Amino acid sequence: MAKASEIEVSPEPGEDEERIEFHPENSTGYLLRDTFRAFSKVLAARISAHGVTIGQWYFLRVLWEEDGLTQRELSQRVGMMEPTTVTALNGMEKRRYVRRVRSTEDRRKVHVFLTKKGRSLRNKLLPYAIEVNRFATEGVSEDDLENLRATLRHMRDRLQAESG
Amino acid sequence: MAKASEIEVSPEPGEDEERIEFHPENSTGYLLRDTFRAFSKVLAARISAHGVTIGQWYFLRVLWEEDGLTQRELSQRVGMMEPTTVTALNGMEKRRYVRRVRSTEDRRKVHVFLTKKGRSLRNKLLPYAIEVNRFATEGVSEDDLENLRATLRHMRDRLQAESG
DNA sequence: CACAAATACTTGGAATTCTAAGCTTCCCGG
DNA sequence: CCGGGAAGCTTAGAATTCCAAGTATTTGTG
Repeated sequence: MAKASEIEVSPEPGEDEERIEFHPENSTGYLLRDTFRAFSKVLAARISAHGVTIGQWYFLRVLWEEDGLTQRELSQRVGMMEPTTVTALNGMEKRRYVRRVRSTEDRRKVHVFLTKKGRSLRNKLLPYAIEVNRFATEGVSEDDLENLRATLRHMRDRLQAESG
Repeated sequence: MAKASEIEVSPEPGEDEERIEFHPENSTGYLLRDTFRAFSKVLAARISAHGVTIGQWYFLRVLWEEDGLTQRELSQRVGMMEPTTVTALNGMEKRRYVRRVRSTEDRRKVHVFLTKKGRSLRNKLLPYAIEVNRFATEGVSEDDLENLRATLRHMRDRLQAESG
């Protein structure tokens, strides 16, 4: 490693090179990242007390509404790639939240069913999500909140279309 | 694995047990997640063409504004834990975007300096971030956008205070 | 019907991030 | 000035996620 004294000072950009400005505090992308990370951390802390990881949470949320999906369908609903679903289901199967059942009609397919244990988590855990949402948005007017959601949906749809 | 026909059907919840409703499309947390993920994916695709990963991006963004920070300071600015910074810097050092320089005043500290190469990435890459932000928010009024940012800052601050 | 292509899942390997624990180096109280 | 604790970085190991490639099964075409 070089010594501090040997390091040259950053030169000022040449006069012909304009310095672009773009501050994180005004970047929607940065605000999105930081807010999502903070949100995720708080929710993860709440549900981990019940033995559910944040990775499993997303899959449970889908299965609570639509039990018995195939792994591919589940992946699409959750918005993750299939290997991610395999990993998550391995953990959830080990903890006995779900069971995998090979389809008798098409033996390539595997249906994912909640166990009684997995199903019973719904009314325990969903209130945490509601609570964290409510906590985060406390002090925000209903109008501003509806505006936030509508704008996020708009951005999400544009970006998802862009990336395929 | 059990056969499909052996699986019991999910029982309806007992009459005393209310079914809580909370739909992802109306959950601020879910919208945040999906929008962030879509955003991140589009930006990552843009900058990867220049050999920069999304993990390195966050560190570069800070260093472009404040060169020579110690690793701890850098971690705090970026909002990541120190081992994450170590991993990111290992990659960035290998690609010669940064140099680590042990402090001569306090030999525990390591200052991180951009190389010429790392510095030159700024004006190449920052436009992508601006472009993706602009693309994502196209069709959103300036008022709505300012409202979005203000609400995100509010949520972020509340959530960060909650999780410590 | 044979077999190539498509479909569905799994495995292997990498990137990003974290917590816990380890190693140096520095500072402070006696 | 010495010894314990604090400060700063690194290593180890785990969780989440991805892409690429592999295996098993089904479908469709000649």
